[in-house]
Amino acid sequence: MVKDQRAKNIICDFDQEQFQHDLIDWFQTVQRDLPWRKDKDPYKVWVSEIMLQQTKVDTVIPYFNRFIDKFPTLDDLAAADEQEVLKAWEGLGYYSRARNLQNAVKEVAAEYNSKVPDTSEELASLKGVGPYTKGAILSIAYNLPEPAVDGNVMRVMSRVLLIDDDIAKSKTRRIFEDCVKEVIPETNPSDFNQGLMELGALVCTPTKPSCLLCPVQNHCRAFSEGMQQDLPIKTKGKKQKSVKYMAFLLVDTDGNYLIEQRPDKGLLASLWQFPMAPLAETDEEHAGNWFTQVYGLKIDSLVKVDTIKHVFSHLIWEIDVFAGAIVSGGLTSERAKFVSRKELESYPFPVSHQKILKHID
DNA sequence: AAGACGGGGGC
DNA sequence: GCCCCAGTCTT
Repeated sequence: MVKDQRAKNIICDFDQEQFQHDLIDWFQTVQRDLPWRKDKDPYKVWVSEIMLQQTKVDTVIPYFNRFIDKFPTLDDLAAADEQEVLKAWEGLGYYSRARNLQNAVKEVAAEYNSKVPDTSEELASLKGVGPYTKGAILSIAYNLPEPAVDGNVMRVMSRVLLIDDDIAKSKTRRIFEDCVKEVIPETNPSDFNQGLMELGALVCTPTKPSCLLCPVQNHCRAFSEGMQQDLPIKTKGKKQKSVKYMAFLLVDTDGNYLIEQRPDKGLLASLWQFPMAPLAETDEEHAGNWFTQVYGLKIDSLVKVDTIKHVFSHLIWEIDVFAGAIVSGGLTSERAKFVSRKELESYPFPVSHQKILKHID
């Protein structure tokens, strides 16, 4: 390995112009026909890049199409109701992306005459726009030679240049940005950056990379040394903690269901859910009392209808779902309310509670 | 620098 | 079950 070499020195040995040409030529030939590639509207590029954070292309495509259908322009999104934006994001995860995006879009509408900024400083000041997204917008929408280093780019370049820095470390991204800054061509930074990412997605994959089909195989030090399977270096994360809940699927005498809005900050912020009791606070025996204390309502005939295990990136929910009926009392919780089966459809629910919702029909 | 923040899919 | 994915924000 090249532990003691600086990335910069490695790049000096590297045929940058031929690499650029081979990569761009390949990208222009085989690139996928993706909805956000139909035009270079900076707003659409922006939306796509936010959705694509930590999310696969195949997952994003239907969300992107629906989202642009609903909010065709930056001003449409700026004027939208936040709950409507969250509903459009429902199931995509990392919901702060949606909130930050709309926040930033409002900023652009108000301060930049609804035109997405084309400078590094202005973009970086927007909520939810970090080093990657900033570079992606500048290069893809404005064709400016800025690095856009994501997981794909780190994987590809770690192999091409045999870089063994730990890509799980936050500082490592800068090493790859320095690499890309040196290699990115002034003439076509858009196709170059997209080519790096497309290559990472289609050829230079995490496991079993298709090196025999690779357009830059000739430039790849990992391939020439048979190291492609060992790069990039990435240390492992920690295991998730498990948290147990009881969830309540409750109907009142009018056939309406009790739901509540989650806090405005933290996990699944502002989304809606069926009431849940942490089993750290109560147990199945005392669930009725716990519920009455928190919501001011008495319930009857609780029956366990399901057990749900839902895995997040940093924790696991284990939910025992109980169905029952409200028999008396007045609702005391500010963020809870009763809604009809039909009205339920318009509220954004996390996937874990969409599983609970299935027990209604 | 490390943890919070979703969900789906590959093997 | 573990790993990965077109990352960013907070602490």
